[in-house]
Amino acid sequence: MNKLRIVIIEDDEVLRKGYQLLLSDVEDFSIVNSYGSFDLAKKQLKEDSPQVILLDINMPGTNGLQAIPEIKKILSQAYIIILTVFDSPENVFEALNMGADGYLTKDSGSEKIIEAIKDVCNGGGVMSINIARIVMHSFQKNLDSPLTKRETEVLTRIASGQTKIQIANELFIDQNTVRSHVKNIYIKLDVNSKSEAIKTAKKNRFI
Amino acid sequence: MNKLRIVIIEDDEVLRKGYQLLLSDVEDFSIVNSYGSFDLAKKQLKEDSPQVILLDINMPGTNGLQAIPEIKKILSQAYIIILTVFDSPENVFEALNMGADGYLTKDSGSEKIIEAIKDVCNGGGVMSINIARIVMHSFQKNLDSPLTKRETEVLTRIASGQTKIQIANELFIDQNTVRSHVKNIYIKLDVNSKSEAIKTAKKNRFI
DNA sequence: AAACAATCACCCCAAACGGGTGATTTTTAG
DNA sequence: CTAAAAATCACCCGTTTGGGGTGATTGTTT
Repeated sequence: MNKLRIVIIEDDEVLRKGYQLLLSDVEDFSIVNSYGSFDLAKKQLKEDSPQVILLDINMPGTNGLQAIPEIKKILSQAYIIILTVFDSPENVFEALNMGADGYLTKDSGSEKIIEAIKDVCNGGGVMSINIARIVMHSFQKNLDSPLTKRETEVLTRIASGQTKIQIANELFIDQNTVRSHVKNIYIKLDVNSKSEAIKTAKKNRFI
Repeated sequence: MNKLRIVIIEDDEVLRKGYQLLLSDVEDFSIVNSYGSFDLAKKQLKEDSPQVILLDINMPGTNGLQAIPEIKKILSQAYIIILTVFDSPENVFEALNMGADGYLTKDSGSEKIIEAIKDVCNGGGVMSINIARIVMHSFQKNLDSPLTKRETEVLTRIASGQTKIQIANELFIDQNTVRSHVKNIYIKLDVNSKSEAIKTAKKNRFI
């Protein structure tokens, strides 16, 4: 069986060499190349034809997040695992949106990284425990929302683009009732339009 | 140091006893009780005062997802880990929305479960590898959207509740231009209203 | 050269929105 | 049990927005 072709893109030389050393010791892994930036890697990637790319975010030139779509263009089949110190929700979501297949923070142990590479090739998603926490928290609604159950229901539907009439029909209530709810929502959130209400509610995770 | 108080709610007796046996062998764990359904557990939970609850979804009476908010009401500090065979995105997201702190599938190994319980008490989020995959895929946009970059930008803003005028102002373009984009979006998605466009685009992950 | 993307213009009318004011019934909580 | 909160419905008003139609211009990409 062929070895798994891996490329590392990481600007810190110590870390880069470290990962390289770590991963070359693994039976089925073959580190075909490693680069200090995406811009350096760019022209060689096709030739390297890796199945897995370990990608840092903070790098000179094109950063890791911007690099994801470019990599996908060159190697549509390759799995991309972000390996970074940044664990802000914005970075995580942008990386996932861009099409990253995994997101590890650099405090992940050696075995975790090796395991992650294997998992990702088996169609798994991979994330460190602290990333999982961020993602999960992003789903959890604020428990002390000022909105009632019904108001939340209504606002959720407004946020999904439904008109008051559609909402009224689907909830089997009168349009006027929906209006009442909306007016109360506006008062509670201290806003006076749909978009403000949605913005405020999303920011505070009321919906 | 006190042992970690754990309660198991799982209707399959074999599994329930199995988990109980497995976890009682762990040094710092104390299985204070186990129940075959949430309805049975309900009145005793306060007394049990567990720090962690392992919760099945498919159970007679109140199911695990419905049980989450009720548990939170009784024991606001307890960590809830879903332990189930169901790995459909709907179940996962609903569980996380309800406030579950972890989501494991039943094929998780013993050590994974033990590790998860410890992690969750340290403020971590916990999910099995296949659950992580589901969550990550749910963030990844469809790469072959029929919408152009600008159209996607516009539709995203519409989905967030902005009016065409607001969008025009924020993108420094004319209202008519926004209208043109919207019209093209409707044609491409074969719809003729905001809500349909949002629904279709979200379903296909164009936005 | 042709197709596509992004930009802007002007027509029309129906639909939806938001503010105000007030009332009834059911549910929840003290 | 009683008061507060939630959910329900009604009718007033004018303004804004939405969506259909048609067409044009300027780049960009292929």
